[in-house]
Parts: sequence; structure tokens; C-alpha cells
Amino acid sequence: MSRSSKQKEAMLRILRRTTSHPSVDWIYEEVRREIPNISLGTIYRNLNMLKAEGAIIELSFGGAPTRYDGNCQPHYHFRCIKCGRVCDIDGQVNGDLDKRVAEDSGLEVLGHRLEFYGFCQDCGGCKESNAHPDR
Amino acid sequence: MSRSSKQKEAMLRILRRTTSHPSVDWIYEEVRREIPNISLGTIYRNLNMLKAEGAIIELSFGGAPTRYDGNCQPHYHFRCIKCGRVCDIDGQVNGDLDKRVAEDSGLEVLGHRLEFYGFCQDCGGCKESNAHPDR
DNA sequence: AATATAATAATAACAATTACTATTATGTCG
DNA sequence: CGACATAATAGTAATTGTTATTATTATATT
Repeated sequence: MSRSSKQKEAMLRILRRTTSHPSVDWIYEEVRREIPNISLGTIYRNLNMLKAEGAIIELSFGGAPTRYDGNCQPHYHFRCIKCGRVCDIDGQVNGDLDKRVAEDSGLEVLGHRLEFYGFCQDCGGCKESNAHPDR
Repeated sequence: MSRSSKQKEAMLRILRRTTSHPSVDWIYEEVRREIPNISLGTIYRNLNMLKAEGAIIELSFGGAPTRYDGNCQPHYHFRCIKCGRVCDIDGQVNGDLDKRVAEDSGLEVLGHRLEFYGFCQDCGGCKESNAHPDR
């Protein structure tokens, strides 16, 4: 079905080697260093394909711009409300939660999203500044 | 600072008396029954004001259109991935979670968002249909 | 190599939200 | 009360993030 392309391969490679949970724009800029005339539409199409194949994870929470994660192991995230940075949270994903909610509510629960928010190390001390808006 | 207006009062009243976690468009339509020439910009501006004042809660998860909740008691939600309906989940909000994550990570954790997803009662049996897209 | 078609680049279209601006409403203070 | 300062509004334009369209190019298969 799905054919390979150097655009798709470059995107996946870039997503695999970063842990910064990049935005669409960041990915676009990064791929353009290899493939200068790549189209933004291709970025969006391939992100959706890779997501559908389960190769990457989409992080779209709380109205903030969507981020992508090349790490497919289930894990939670922290988002800095000052600079937007997204970090991984160590620790177990709670699978029992879904079961408990399903039993209590009668809903067919397939999963949950959990995101922590607050100030990251860089922003905690200086809540006024707005450094690193894209990390 | 903030002055009253019949538009703002109508919006808050409407949000207080529903439990359907309405979308911007639903709120717009509903307020227009009272104030037919209200502007959509006013809806957005007042939603942001009411949110900033802590009078309402914004639910924007997973790329789906933003919903608003006039119930400010901390609680979790379930979203049907078929029809988009949002329901409240009974049960305690886990405040210790934030503390544990903060201790483990060194981040200044202010809170977390948790949303369950799956099929609601109406959509569980007939996953093909797409009834009630706006509830 | 010839062929079928998936993927692409470039652009247009779209939907959700915000910004702008002239006008109207609200609260204050003499 | 009635004038005044200004917050809020309606209407519109602009912006942003994303998807659709289309002619062209690249990939895989025979």
C-alpha cells in the first residue's frame, strides 16, 4: 500500500532522533535542511500517515499547537505553560484507570490522555520572560 | 476593571444550566435566541474572559473542537470518539499525582489534564453510524 | 524498459480564532 | 441627576493551522 519516499524517511529519522516533541513548523524547518523544497502539505500528510501507522504519536492538548513524538512507548508528558516545552514523565502508565472508569460509568473506555502542566526548570525562576518559545 | 454586559450574563447563564459541554457554535446559536445580533467575536472574547476569571473551564483535547464547561468543580471527562459527546466522570481528582510528579521530576507542576476516550452508550453498539455529532 | 499508481510540490480552500475599528453601553464622580 | 472616560460591542477583516486539489514526479512491479 504505502510506498517509501525520502521525505517520509527523513521525517521519521528526524522524529526518532529528537526528544523535544517538536511542532509541525520545527519539523518542516528541520526537513528542509535536507530537502529544501519539501512542501508543508507533505509534512502534514506524512505526519498523519505515520500517526495512522502507529509510528509516531500526536500530542494535541489544551489548545496549544500540536506536537509530535517519535517515542511510541506509552508515557505521559509535562507541558510548560510559559515556553511551551514538552518533557517526558517517567513512570508507569495506569492501565487500570480505564477499567475502573468503564466499570463505574458503563462507557466503553479505550484509553486516556494525561498531561501535566506548570513551569519547567528554565521558566520556574523567571516567570516573566518568554525564552525558548519553541522547545 | 471588568464591566457587566447582557451578552456576558446570558453566556454564563446558558453555560451554568447545561451539562452538555457545548462547543462555541452551540453557545453562539443559543445566545442568539436571546440576543439575535450578538457577534461571534463577542462569544470568543467573553469565553476567554470567563475562563480567565475562573468562571468556566475550557476543554480542548486531542485536536477536537474546543468545548466549554460551566461546572468549575475539578473533575475529569470522557469523550466519545464517534459522536464527540463529552460526559463528566464521577470520582476524585487525584491531587497527589501532581505532587509525586513534581518530586520525581523537579518540575513545578501546577496541575494536570486527564481525559478518557472511547465509545459512549449510544455509539458503542453501532460504531458505524455518526448520530448526534454535536452533543 | 513499460506501466500503474502512490507520493509530491505548489497552491487554493477551509475552519477556528483573533485583531481592528467605529459605535454603544456601563460605571463613576462631580 | 448628567457629563465623562473607557470597557464592551457588532461587524468585518486578517491570521493561523490544517486539509483538499491538481498536475507532475518517483516508486515498485511486471
